[in-house]
Amino acid sequence: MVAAARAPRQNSRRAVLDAAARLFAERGYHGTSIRDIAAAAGITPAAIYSHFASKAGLLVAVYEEGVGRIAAALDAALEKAPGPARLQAACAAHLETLLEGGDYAQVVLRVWPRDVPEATAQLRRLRDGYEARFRRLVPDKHLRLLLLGAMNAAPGWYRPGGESPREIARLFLDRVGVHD
Amino acid sequence: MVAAARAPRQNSRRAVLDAAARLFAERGYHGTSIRDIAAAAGITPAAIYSHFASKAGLLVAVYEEGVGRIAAALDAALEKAPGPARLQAACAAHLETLLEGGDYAQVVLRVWPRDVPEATAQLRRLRDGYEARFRRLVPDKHLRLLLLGAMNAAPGWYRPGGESPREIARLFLDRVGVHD
Amino acid sequence: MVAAARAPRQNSRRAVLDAAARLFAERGYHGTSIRDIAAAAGITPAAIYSHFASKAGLLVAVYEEGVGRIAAALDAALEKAPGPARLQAACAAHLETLLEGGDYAQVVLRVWPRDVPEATAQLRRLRDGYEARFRRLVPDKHLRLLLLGAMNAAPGWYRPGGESPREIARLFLDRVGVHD
Amino acid sequence: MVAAARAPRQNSRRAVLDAAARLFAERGYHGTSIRDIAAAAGITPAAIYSHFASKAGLLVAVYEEGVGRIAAALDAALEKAPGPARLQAACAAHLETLLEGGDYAQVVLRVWPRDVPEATAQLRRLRDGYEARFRRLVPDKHLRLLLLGAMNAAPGWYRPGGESPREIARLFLDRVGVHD
DNA sequence: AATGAATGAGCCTTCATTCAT
DNA sequence: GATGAATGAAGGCTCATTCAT
Repeated sequence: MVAAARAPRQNSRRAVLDAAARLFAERGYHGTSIRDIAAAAGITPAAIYSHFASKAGLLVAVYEEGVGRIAAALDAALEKAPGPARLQAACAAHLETLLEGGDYAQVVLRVWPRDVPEATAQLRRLRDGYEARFRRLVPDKHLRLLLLGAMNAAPGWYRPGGESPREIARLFLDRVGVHD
Repeated sequence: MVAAARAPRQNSRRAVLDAAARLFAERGYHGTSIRDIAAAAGITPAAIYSHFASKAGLLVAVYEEGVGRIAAALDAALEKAPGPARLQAACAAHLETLLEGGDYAQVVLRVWPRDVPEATAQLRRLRDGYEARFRRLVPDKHLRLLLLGAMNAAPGWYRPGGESPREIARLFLDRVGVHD
Repeated sequence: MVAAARAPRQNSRRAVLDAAARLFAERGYHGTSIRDIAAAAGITPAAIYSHFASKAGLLVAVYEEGVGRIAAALDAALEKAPGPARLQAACAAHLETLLEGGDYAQVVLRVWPRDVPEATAQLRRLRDGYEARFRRLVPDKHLRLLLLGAMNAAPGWYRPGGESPREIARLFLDRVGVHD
Repeated sequence: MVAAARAPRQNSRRAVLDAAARLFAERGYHGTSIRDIAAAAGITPAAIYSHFASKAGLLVAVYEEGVGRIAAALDAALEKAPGPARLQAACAAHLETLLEGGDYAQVVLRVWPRDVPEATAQLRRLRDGYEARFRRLVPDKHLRLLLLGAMNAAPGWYRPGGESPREIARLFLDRVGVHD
């Protein structure tokens, strides 16, 4: 019962993933080294390769989870909100995930598929998957591009303490003529 | 008049700037090496340092020119357009510069100030300079963020042959209740 | 009779040896990794260490079997061939083993003892063991070096479909004045 | 006249080449690291890449010089020796280059083209070039293979102090019925 | 203004091997 | 016997930058 000696050597895959998500979000893909990630996860650089085939593969895994989280937040929001408030709920959920939902989601925005040639195709597919959800929600192409573009730029100017993600969603939708 | 003979390789500074703009726009700052730029400009890596103090300094120079071009396009457009069509003209000019105006402008969008810590302050100042113009043009903060965010995301989905930059501007403004 | 059910993956030691022999023959010792061998044998890298103490130890085992096979082929040939045809039979057997006898024999030629410092002594001893047989067969030192050197270089130029190993042996011996 | 301060930083390309030849001959290609070569040449690993594009490219350069030296020795010998003694002179020259002529020649024998997949074609072409000389000298294919195979195996058993290369050549040729 | 060579730090990745389970 | 995860060392190579010429 006392043991546990050698520390929680367990689930270091999760530790790696978390560290990678945080650092990729903070410094970008090329600004983050495998050594950085290993140090942040408390393991050896070589150990990362027990879990992921390459740095690009690690990015794909982070991306997958990021897209999954955004999609899940969106789905959960839509389930709760009835007809007319749907868009409002969706945008609020999207912005909340982006701005407060942690590193995974931000990596999806910060790292462009074309930044990592050897993974471009996979990353693009993952991104498309989450944009497809919005396509069903906002069939008007240019309204959709307007909203998505503006929301995805938010991490660039958002400051905690000002308007909340939910308020920003409302303010944006207000400008495009959608009121609650 | 006799001279000029040996095609004096003049203005290699310009060649470096152009090459850097193109590559930074294509592959990002960290995805582009000094060697890449030198090769594209037809000179030696070391020669770049005759013109620029560092890679970050080279980026700042590209940024400066990029911001300058966007601002010039904007100013030219505003000069021609009278009162009510002002915003329309400004957005069209902005999108035209971004989507068809070449690499310098795109670098300003693709490379984030925080990507290059040692130049963050300067890059931020340059960006702000061009955003300030918009601030005067669109005093409503969230309308401005909506438009700027959406326009700056356009290089990600724009395909030549579809709607022209000018049309996109009109479609966007239409959605936010500004009609010609 | 009921047992044996799950295709017991028996003799994975043999699978490892075979894989190692094939890969060492193909790519050399340093060109082959423990991972390569494990993958080719259908087991885990770690499992190799259940059977062999180290990569060098595995090489020694392959070498042992390689030398054993060459020696066995030689002995069998000598047993059948009476006096004057002895040398002919021996060289034919040697070349047959080298060129068609599989990977084990080729490893003995391809991997030099000095390639693997920590096993040099053992490998040298094993090689000497099979060269000693030839020493008794061809007491003339330089004739022996001539024949052995030439035969052992054969894998470098031999192409199946041309002269057979047996014919090559005859052609070589013909050149040194030994005729049937 | 006193200066020279920072040491002979000159012709470090030659130093790299010499170091590589020595180490490749001693330990083989895969047994030698770029760091080893750099240390032996008295420079930084990175500096090697000012002169050679890759480790394989460095090997090709060594090979080229090795083949060149063997060929030169052969040509020089043939020029001096009249008709009947031609073969004798050629073999003596070949063995002298191999056994005493230094590292470059030995690399050609020690490192097999197929050891380095990314350079196999080039290495093969270089080898062929020097074997072609012998083909003209000894048109009988199997006699040629006998002699070349035996001579090229000599570095494996040669010990300075015993028979000289020239004597070995005579002893070999004696066995194949060529006497002076 | 430009060069070729060099540097030192750092890159991603693979190596043979170990060990608790 | 076998595994998955981990290690520490080492692998080849690229980086931005400097400097004598």
